[in-house]
Amino acid sequence: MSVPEVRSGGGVASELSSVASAAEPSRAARRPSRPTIEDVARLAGVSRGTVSRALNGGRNVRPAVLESVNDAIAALGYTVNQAARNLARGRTGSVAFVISERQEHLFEDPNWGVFVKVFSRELRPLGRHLLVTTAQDRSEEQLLGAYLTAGHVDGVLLALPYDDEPLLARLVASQMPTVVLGRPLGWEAAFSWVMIDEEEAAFEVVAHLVRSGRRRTATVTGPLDTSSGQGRLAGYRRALGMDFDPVLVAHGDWSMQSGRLGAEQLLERGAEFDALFVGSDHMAIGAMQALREAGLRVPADVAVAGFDDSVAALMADPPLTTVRNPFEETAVEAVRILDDLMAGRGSGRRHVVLPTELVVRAST
Amino acid sequence: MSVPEVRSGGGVASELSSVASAAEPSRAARRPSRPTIEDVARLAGVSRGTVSRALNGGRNVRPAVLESVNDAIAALGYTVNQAARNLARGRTGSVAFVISERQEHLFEDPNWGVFVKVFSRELRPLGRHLLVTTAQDRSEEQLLGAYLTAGHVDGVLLALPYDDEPLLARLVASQMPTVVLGRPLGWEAAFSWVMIDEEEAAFEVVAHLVRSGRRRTATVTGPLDTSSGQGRLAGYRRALGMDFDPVLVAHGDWSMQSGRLGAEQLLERGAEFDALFVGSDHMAIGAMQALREAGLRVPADVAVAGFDDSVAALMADPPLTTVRNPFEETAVEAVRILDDLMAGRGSGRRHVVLPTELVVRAST
DNA sequence: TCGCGGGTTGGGAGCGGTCCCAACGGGAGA
DNA sequence: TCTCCCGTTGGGACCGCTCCCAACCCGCGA
Repeated sequence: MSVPEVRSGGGVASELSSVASAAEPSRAARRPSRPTIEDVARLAGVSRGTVSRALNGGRNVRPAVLESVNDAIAALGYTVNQAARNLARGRTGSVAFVISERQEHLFEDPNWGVFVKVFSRELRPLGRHLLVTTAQDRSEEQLLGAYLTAGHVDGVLLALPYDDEPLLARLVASQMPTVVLGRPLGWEAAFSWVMIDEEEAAFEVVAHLVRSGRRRTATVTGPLDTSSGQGRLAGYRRALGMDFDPVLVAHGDWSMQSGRLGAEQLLERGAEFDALFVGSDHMAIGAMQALREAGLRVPADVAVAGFDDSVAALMADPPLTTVRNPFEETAVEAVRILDDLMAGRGSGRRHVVLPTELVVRAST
Repeated sequence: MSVPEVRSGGGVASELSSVASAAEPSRAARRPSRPTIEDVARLAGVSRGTVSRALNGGRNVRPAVLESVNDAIAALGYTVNQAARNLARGRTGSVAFVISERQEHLFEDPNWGVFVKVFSRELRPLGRHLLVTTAQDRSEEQLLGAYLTAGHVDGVLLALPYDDEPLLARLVASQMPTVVLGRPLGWEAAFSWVMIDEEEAAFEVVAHLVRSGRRRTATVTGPLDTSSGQGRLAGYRRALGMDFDPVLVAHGDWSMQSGRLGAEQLLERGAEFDALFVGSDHMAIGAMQALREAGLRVPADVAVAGFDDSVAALMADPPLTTVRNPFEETAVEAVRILDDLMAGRGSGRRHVVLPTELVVRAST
C-alpha cells in the first residue's frame, strides 16, 4: 500500500514518505460521541441526579429504579466520562509512579516492570490512571517535585528512595498522599510504606549457607545509603555473629557490573571464602562472572546466593539461591493504602511489612 | 511512631494495626485549590479567552499581551487543569499501552520496560497519560477490546501482536488511532507501525558468523506466527543460501526455557554445528545453558549469537554477540506517529523501519 | 385526621477549560 | 476621508459529571 520509510541514522527523523495528502481535517476527528448520563436518564425515565446516585453506589435509590437505570446503562453501552467526573470531583484521576532515574539499575532490572503492571491493574477499577514519571538528574527532580505538587496527580507511589530529601520534604509539605515502596530511611514516620524485613530475609539466606557447611561467607552489599543495602548487611552480620570479618565485605550499587567489581575486590585482597552472599540477583550474576574468571567453580568452590528472586536468578548458571521479594504483593498493598489515603479514609501513616521466602537452587 | 504491621501469609490481608481513629474526614480532603485560568486572566487584565489562546500557542495574541499573560501564569504558578481541558476538548487525555499477557516472556524481558519509560516521557509534554493495560487471557482480551473502544482512551500503542485478530479487527472497526510496535502480520495495510528490518538484521548476524569461519550454523527461532520470528528465520536462511539445512533449525517461543529446549533438541537429533544463531538474547541464554551442560564450550566449540541487545546479553557468560534493537527510538517514533494520528494530522497509515546494528562480543 | 421525619427524587449551580461569534480598532487602498 | 479587512479581544455557550438543596411522598405516632 504505502512505501515503508526507512530511517537512516539512529533516531534521526527524516521526512515521512507515506503520508498521503488527502483531505486533512483541521481538528481532531471526534469519535462518534458516546452516550452521556443524560441519555441514560432519559431512557430510564429518571433524572441525572438519580443516575449519578445509581452510578456511585446506589444509595438512596429504590431497587426498582436502580434496576431500570442499570438496564438503560447496559442498553446504551454507557461508560462514565472520567474527565467530566474528575473535573466535577476536583481530582485529577491519576497517580504517579516515581522512579528516580539515577537508579539506573532499576531499569536494568526487570522487577520494576512488575510494579508498573500491578499498579495499572489495581488502579483501573479505582478509575485512576498510572503516570510513570522519571527524573534523569537532580534538576529534573526539582521539576518533578514541582510537577507532582502542582495538582497534576492525586497521589504518589515512590520507588526505593535514595537520599532524596528534597523530593521527600516537598511531598510531606504538600500533604500529597504518598506510599513508599521500601523503607524511607530517616523518614519512616513521615510516610506510609510497604516493605519486607530485609534483615531477617538476609539472615535466613546466610544461615542457610552456614547450615550447608560453608565456613567463611563473604558478601557484596548494596549501597549503604539505602535501607535495603543496610538491612541486608545487618542480616548477614547477625547470621555470622562472632565470625563476622570486615575483610569479607565488599560494596556494590545494585548493578551487575558492581557485583563483578565487588567479587574481584574480595579476591584481590586475598579474602578466603567458600560462600558469597550478594545483595541482589543482578549483582550476584556479575559476581559469578568474576569468580568463574578467577577459576573458581560455583557451587563447588564457592556457594553463591542472591536476593530478590528476579528472572535474573534463573538466567544464572547455575540457577541462583535467593530470597523471594514479594514485588507483586508489595504493589497491591501500596495501591490499597494509597487509595485509602486519597479518599481520606483512615488517618495517620500506614506501615506494612510483608513476608519473604528462601528459595534454594543449585548455586548453593 | 506507629507499630508496623506484619502480614502473615503471602498477600493475605490482616487487619491494619496502625490506623489511628482520629477525626476522619468523610470526604476526600481537597488539596488547597489551585489558580484557575480566571485568576490568570484577572491578574493579567485580559479575558479568559485570551489566556486560553496564550496557553495554546499564542496565535492571534499581541506579543505584549502574551508576555503579561505569561507573567501572570508564572506569578500564580498556574498549570492547566487537564480534566477540564479534556472535557472541553472532548478527549480522554490518555493513551493505552496494550500488552497481551499471554506473551509472558514480555514481562520476563526487561525490554518492555523501556517502552513504558519512553512512552511516559514522550507523552507527558503532550498532556497525555500512559495507561498500561494487560490481558491475562482470551476473555480478558475481549473486555480489553471493549474497554479500549468505549472511549476511555484517545489512542493505542500495541506491543508485538500475535495473531490477535479480534482485538486488531475491533481497533480497525472503531477507527481508534493505533500504532503497532513491530509488524502486524497480515494487517500491515490496516495499521501504522514502527519496526526494524528483522530479516536484514538476522542476515547480518549470521553473515558475521560465517565470515568468522564457522562452517555450520544452527538456529533456534522465535515463534513463527510472529513477524519477528519469521523475519529472523528468513534472514538466517538467506545468509546460509545453499547451505541451509532444516536439521539445523529448532523453534522456541522467546522464553529462556524454550531456548534451552531448542538447543537440546538440536543436540539430541545429532545436528552438528559450530555456531548457533538464537532468535532472542533471552532464548540464547537458555541455549547456552544447554550447550554448557552438554559439555560444549562457547565460543570455542560453538559460537552463539542472540538478538535484541537487551541487558540479558551482558548477563550472559560470555557476553553475547547480538543485534541492537532500537527500542527507545521505536517508542519515540510510535508516540510521534500516534500523536499525529490522534490530532488528525496527516492521513493514511504511517510505516517506519528503523536501522539496527550488529554488536560483536565474546560469544562469537 | 394531622403533623412529622426520613427516604427519594429533580434539577440548578458549578468544576475549569475550549470554541466560536460578535465587536472592536487601525492600517491599507480607493 | 471613507470603506474594507483582518488581527485582536471579550464573553456566552457548552463539555458531562457531582453535589446539594428543595420538593415530594409515605408511613407512623399522637
